[in-house]
Amino acid sequence: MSLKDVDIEKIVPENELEEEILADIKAGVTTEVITRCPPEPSGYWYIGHVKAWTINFETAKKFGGKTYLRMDDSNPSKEDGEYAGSYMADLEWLGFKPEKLIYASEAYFDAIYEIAEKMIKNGDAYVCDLSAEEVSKTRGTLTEPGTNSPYRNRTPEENLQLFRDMKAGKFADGSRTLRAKIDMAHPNINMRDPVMYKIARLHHYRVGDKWCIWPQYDFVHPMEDCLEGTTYSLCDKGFQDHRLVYEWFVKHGWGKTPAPKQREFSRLVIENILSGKRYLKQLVASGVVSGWDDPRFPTLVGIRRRGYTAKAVKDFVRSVGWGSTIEVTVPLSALEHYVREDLNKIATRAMVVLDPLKVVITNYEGAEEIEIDNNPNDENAGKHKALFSKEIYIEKEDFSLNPPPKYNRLTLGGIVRLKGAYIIRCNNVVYDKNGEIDHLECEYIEGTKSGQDNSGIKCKGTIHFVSLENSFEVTVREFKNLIKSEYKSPSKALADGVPISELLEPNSLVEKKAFAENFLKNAKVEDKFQFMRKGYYCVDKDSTENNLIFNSTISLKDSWSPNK
RNA sequence: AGGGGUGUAGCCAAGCGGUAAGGCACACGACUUUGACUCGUGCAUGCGUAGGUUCGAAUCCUGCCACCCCUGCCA
Repeated sequence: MSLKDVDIEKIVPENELEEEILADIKAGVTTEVITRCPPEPSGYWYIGHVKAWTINFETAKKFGGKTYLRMDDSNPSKEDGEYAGSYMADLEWLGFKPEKLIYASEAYFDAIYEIAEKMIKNGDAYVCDLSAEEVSKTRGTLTEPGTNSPYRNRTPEENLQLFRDMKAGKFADGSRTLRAKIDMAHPNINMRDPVMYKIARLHHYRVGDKWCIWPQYDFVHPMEDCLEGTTYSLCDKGFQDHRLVYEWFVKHGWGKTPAPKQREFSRLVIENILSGKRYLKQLVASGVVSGWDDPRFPTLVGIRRRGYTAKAVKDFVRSVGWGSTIEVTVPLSALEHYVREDLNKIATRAMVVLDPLKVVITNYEGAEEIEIDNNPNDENAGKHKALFSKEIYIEKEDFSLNPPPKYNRLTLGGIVRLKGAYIIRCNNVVYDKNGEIDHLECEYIEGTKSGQDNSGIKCKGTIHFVSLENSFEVTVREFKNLIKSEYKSPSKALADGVPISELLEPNSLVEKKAFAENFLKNAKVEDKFQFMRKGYYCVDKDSTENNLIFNSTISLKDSWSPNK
């Protein structure tokens, strides 16, 4: 796939970047669109990352280009090898295929070092002996210019020797830095002689102890983009202030064309979702959740286990758009809409009774087959067999002795349709010793079987059920959002000093038993179902042969309320 | 001697001089053997604000106002 494989004339730009790319292509500035997916390998991805990756991968794809997965691993103190594998798996799940997996530390550090030497020779960089504290102090403030480092005017020869000595390990950690010689009085603080290399004897998860000097983001990122051939470096607006430095390094460190362009999109924030590596880590460490892939977690492995689909998340992200402010906050319901939308199309329907109430059909003996559509919205989905028999279970909430207005479920003396089977009438309520309802005695009405009903009886309600002979016990895990609904912005609450324990919804995981139709016995991990009239569920990886576990992905919408 | 951004509905968002798309949410209807889905209807005389240019302005000009981000040897 390359630019030649797409018809430029037919591409309809959907945002300013795409308009710019189109113009670049037409002007001959761009001959190939290359983007990159540059995670710092220091944690699992969460929903927010999907926006960045969707933009980078889909923009490239739209123009017949490609995207590299590049570990932005220039800070050994925060990174380790645990994550690259998870990124590959996440990307595969999302349906994005990187051109190649690259470890910047291995692939580019030598070349980047050479660039640094070249810049020293050109007088664009110098070795500075100021301590971190002194650098900070001489940087000036938001409104005042900084002052030049006393080491700023060393000769290129002296700088080169010093830099080589830095690399050779002749100086103590933190004692010197290589700095870009830009402008200490620049109104943009990022331009005030940013640090290019620091000295730190750290073991790197990829390159081991090869280096004791490490390139810093403002320098290393544009150089990696250049070395890789990236044409559009798409990042979030947190880096907008850095665009100037980015361009400066591209010019002074690289100096060739075509030069990569940095463009920025809004960060995506979802209400009531806790993000922030350190907080998530804390919850994992303290055992509040079962791990990084806990179904209540916003990590990709978490939402995947929960039952969210990649399509849903991508549709959601696309619906939010490119964004104009640094951060865009949308309600959780917006995400959930796309989850339901996709699941409605793909989830197989099944009947599962979560809170059983026994019903005996007094005028019926034996059992008979009934058919259930696997998906009424998809005629190709087929049907599956279930059973109607003398003893069945219905949902407790589907029977009421004191029905509210418009309650069109089962009442004493009332009728209701059993999904796929007959209309039944409740004639009697049988109580146990404690005065609790033990079971219901109902009669089925002949001639009302689903699909062949010629009785003319009008029945307002239809409820789901399972028959005793056709059911087995499963485990269902119901979730509440991890964060209490009143904390729309958990990170802000945390910043305001609210303890994390206060943010957490108590009992966000409730495990219970349920009766599922036998059809579900063959369900495999990650299979997705709609438990009719309840919600969407998927098989959890904790399932064993004798114990199927279903995670509640999301409930069905429920517009019914008794008072309407 | 600060710099960089952004203001269109409750939340996102299109719009690029020709009379305010779309989605979410919400409300009300219709349909329904899932109170789901689907469908219909409603939801900004208004685009931060004050002026100006124009036959015509969310779009162009000027002034003002508000909010967000930036002073790591993190990315």
